[in-house]
Amino acid sequence: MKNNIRVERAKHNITQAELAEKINVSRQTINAIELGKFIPSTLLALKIARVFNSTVDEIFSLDNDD
Amino acid sequence: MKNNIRVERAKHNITQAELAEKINVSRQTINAIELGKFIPSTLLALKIARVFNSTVDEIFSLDNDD
DNA sequence: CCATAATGTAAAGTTTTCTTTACTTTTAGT
DNA sequence: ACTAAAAGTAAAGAAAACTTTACATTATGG
Repeated sequence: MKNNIRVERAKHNITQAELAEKINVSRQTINAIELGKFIPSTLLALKIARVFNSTVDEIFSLDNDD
Repeated sequence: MKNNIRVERAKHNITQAELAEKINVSRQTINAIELGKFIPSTLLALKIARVFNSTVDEIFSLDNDD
């Protein structure tokens, strides 16, 4: 599974720490999700999407491994 | 967080067991997700959405508790 | 170049998801 | 009503997400 959180953050000009704060998770959690180190819950994915005025499906997508 | 997996299953006329098999999880996992007993990973949510030719955001949504 | 913000990483511990097995209850067809 | 399929539930254990603390590395502006 891949994601474009980094790109969305750049578009909206916010840091990992700021995104973390907006959705009430630790900065390390955002970092790990962004780097694909672990898969977030659907709840977090929805919250992240909302911050970016986007959708889960635009931000996260299946890749060949999945 | 709420979901309309039950409705989508009805539309597509498949059982919990069949949905479980399609995305390689146990039937109990589908049951628990459907009943809101736990929140699936984004990977599972994407796979469920794909089975229904739908999107994560159409199937799962935030409620007032979130 | 220097300072500082931002990001990356790691380890220990907690919480939650998910599996497996097994049993009960509900639903639906005949 | 009887049967069988479907759905609900529960408990123990495994696996993964997430937190906290702490420190290292990289990027950026002045």
